[in-house]
Amino acid sequence: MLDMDDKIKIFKALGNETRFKIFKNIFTGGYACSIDNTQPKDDIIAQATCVSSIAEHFDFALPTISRHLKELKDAKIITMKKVKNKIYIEPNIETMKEISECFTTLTNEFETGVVYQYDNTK
Amino acid sequence: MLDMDDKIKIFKALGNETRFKIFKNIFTGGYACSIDNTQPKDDIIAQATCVSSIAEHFDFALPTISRHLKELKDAKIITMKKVKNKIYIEPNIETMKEISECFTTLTNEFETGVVYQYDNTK
DNA sequence: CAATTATTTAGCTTATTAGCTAAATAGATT
DNA sequence: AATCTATTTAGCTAATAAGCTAAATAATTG
Repeated sequence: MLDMDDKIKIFKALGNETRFKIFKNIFTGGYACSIDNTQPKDDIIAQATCVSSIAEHFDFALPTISRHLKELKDAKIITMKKVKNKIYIEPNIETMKEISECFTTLTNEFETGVVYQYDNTK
Repeated sequence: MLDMDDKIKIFKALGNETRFKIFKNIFTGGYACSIDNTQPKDDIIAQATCVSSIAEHFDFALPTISRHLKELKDAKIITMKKVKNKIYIEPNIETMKEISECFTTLTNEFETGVVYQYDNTK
């Protein structure tokens, strides 16, 4: 279960353009983008499973991308698994499910009137 | 429709403890917290419809809270409506619905195998 | 075991963010 | 019109984040 600090960390991680693009492409395969259909789909390819492959798609130095990936890992958005001397990056679908559920609950409670509704007139 | 920059702005806004607490309490009424059930519910009360009322619940100066609220407004997370000389703050449920949908799509596509699945073995 | 490949760590600089106080603005009340 | 209430803007400082290069680490290959 994600606590408040976990959630803040997740949002902080996704609130940066470079990390958001990495996240988006890792999760959607870089082809069909469910997160943002208005943006180009080719920022990063789906098969970019290692740090250097991802870095190729950016104009930033490798250590910079490495740091961004660490932040995504620390936020439990991705997982990193060392196989031989390469690191394989995978989406952490469990975290996304939990975040997804938070937003669903939040909006559903609103729809069903569970939550206090504001009265702007006073 | 939210584009990539909109989404990054939303995550940036929620990736800060103070703004997250304000968001959480404005959306959930501060009573039943769907965003984080493990945290105390009384950071801010639901009826905190104006800037100064929200500020009372923090140890920060009023202009600091005002700036945080502006950021939440700019990210379309809340709306602010001036009535007489007070500003009434409301949750922007439409934005949350859209974000909710993004995450739902993201996780559903994974579940249903629409997205390329990584092969860690190579 | 030297060289190569993949990645991280360290240490630095610059940009951004978050806080503050003081002053300005906007509207309501006396 | 003066005062009070609510909020924002301006301008400052300190902390954090994001970038860089160089060096370190880890595993593989020749």
